[in-house]
Amino acid sequence: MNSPRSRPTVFDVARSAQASIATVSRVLNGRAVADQALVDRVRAAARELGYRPNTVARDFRHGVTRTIGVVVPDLANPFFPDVLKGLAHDLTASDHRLLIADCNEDPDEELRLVGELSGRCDGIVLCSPRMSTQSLDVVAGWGIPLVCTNREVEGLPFGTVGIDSAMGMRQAVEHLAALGHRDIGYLAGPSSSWSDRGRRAGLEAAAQERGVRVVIVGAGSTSHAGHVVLPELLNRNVTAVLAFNDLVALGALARLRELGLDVPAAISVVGFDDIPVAAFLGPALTTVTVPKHDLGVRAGAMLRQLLVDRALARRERLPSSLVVRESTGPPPRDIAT
Amino acid sequence: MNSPRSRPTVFDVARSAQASIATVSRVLNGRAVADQALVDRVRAAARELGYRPNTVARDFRHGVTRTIGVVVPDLANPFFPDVLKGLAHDLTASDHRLLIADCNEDPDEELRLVGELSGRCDGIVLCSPRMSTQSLDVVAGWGIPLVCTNREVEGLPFGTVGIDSAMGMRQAVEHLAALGHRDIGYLAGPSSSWSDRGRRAGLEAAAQERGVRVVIVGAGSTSHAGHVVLPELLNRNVTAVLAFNDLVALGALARLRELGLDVPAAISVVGFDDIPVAAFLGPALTTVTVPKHDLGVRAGAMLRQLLVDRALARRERLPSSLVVRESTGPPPRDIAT
DNA sequence: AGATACTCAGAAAACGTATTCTTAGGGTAA
DNA sequence: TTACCCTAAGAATACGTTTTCTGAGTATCT
Repeated sequence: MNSPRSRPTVFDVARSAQASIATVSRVLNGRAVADQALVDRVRAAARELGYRPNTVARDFRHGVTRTIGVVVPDLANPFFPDVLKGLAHDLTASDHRLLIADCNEDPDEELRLVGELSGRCDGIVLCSPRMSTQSLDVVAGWGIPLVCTNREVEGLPFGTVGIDSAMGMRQAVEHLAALGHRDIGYLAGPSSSWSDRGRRAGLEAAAQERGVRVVIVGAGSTSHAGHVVLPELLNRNVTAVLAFNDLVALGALARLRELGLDVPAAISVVGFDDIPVAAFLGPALTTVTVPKHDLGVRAGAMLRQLLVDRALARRERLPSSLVVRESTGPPPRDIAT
Repeated sequence: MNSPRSRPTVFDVARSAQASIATVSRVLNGRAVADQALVDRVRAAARELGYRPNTVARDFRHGVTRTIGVVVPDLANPFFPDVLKGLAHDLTASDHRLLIADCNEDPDEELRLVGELSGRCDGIVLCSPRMSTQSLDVVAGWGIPLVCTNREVEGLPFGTVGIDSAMGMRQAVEHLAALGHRDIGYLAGPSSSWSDRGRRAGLEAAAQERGVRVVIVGAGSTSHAGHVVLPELLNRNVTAVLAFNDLVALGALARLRELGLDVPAAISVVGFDDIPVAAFLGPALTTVTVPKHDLGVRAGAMLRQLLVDRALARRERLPSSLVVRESTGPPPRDIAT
């Protein structure tokens, strides 16, 4: 009755159980308390009052939240949920909670979110960070344990776990070249995306090796972008299209269908990421698959290491590989033939 | 040097600026401080030391976190990111942070997550909760402001914002009936889903009205489920398939393609939710569209009301409507004709 | 000119918890 | 039997912040 509406505290429980707050705390946290009757009294009082420990006060006292924050550029991209599930798998197993935030592909918002999360979390996972190198420097100054996925940073005490996208790109190019393609278009991702630079470099290296021409046009990371930009590529006489990711490929496929161009008879399409829907499309999408779940698991494991010793930051790289489905085939026979 | 590695506190700033901690706090929070030189000293000291206020301590002191937690059954379902973006839109505008958690369609995990979030947040949004009514009672006992989407609860002080799915279902049935369909199959969602019951009821009511037969088989909420279960429906002589959601429809479409059945010539397919990929499929999916973004915005607005007065809990319902694309058409002419 | 009101910044308290410190009591050993 | 040690639980403290309280100095009004 003393405090009409506010939550009961250890003090209330102590008073009700005729014990000290220290005893209440000890009982409720499983510390050794000798007198069984006392233990029972405290337990009963806590249950009676519906006592729930104040999480914020507890975290404050401990100086630790057992919570990990993760920032993704766009939750609507089906790539990330798989990574998140991997992360959750690893982190909840070690009694950590997972807090997810979406920055909408906005580098400033991303920095802001990291700032806020860093105050409430013990560590942070940055998925495919879009922010500038300067911003990453700022974040490093905050000294919070952090691991980046899909981006390697130089000279910063961050763990990184990335994808060897050149590997998959090489396989894609070789697959297309073997089918007879000599002119490949690339629908590039957001300029702020580190992944895009890696994929593009891998593509160009493999293309040069196999003597195939590559035409690059800027698209983005969404189906809409792929849908809008695809025609630019058609004007450049390519017989196959590689997309920055599956979403972009999906948009390209839709546009090709509207244009009456059959895939793969008239033109081949290759995606990247192997998002869950890719296999269900018609035609099923040939794409580069990456170990998304593992990516999350590895990021979680690395972050846990960083939690015990900040100096353990390492860089890791996971493989990628082409999975051939129905959206690729030989180029159409030249009309002049 | 006193504290070698730990973060600087107001105390450090005060000492460095030769001011009191009260003054430091006032300056840093924009409270009135008269002496400009003092203000400058404090600001300079804070910048110099790289002082960042301890968020947990601040939240503890305030008893408020300005943070909203949201639990979704499955982030991999493209329905939810749209809702989340609506929520974020509303909530960040009112200076609230958004914390997202994924319970993997597990009702127990869902309850657990709500318990954890409730300790760190001022309010919670439960998206399409899968937990039992008893569990909801437990949550109600915790007394945290909460709003449910896609589920209406009786006698609990929760706000709810749902979808009038009967509306869309009626339109879907009428559309199919007008095309000549008399036998419709329904790929039902998870049994724990309140939405499924609503959609099923709407479907059955509309079907009875229009004199069409409806066959129900249990599927789930994933493409995989739709892919696996679809054949069961084919044995029951239906000419059109309604799916619990677009993901299930996607799986059904893939299975039909494998079976060599043309959509919509041989069979029609209708989804639910209108997830972003639906429009990009081949054939583009006829589906029931729901105002996902609005759903999030309304949930956010309602929760903000609850934050100021717990008694303001209201129930709201948003419309749904059919969007006709390419996956529906007249039933095939009877072979016997 | 004197007293009162007001302003400004420092001192101190409070939030709820976990834990260290303290004290009282009992048991054991010399 | 006394002294010492150990145990068990209560008292007190600290975590970092915000805010109320307080006291001193200045200005204003009569």
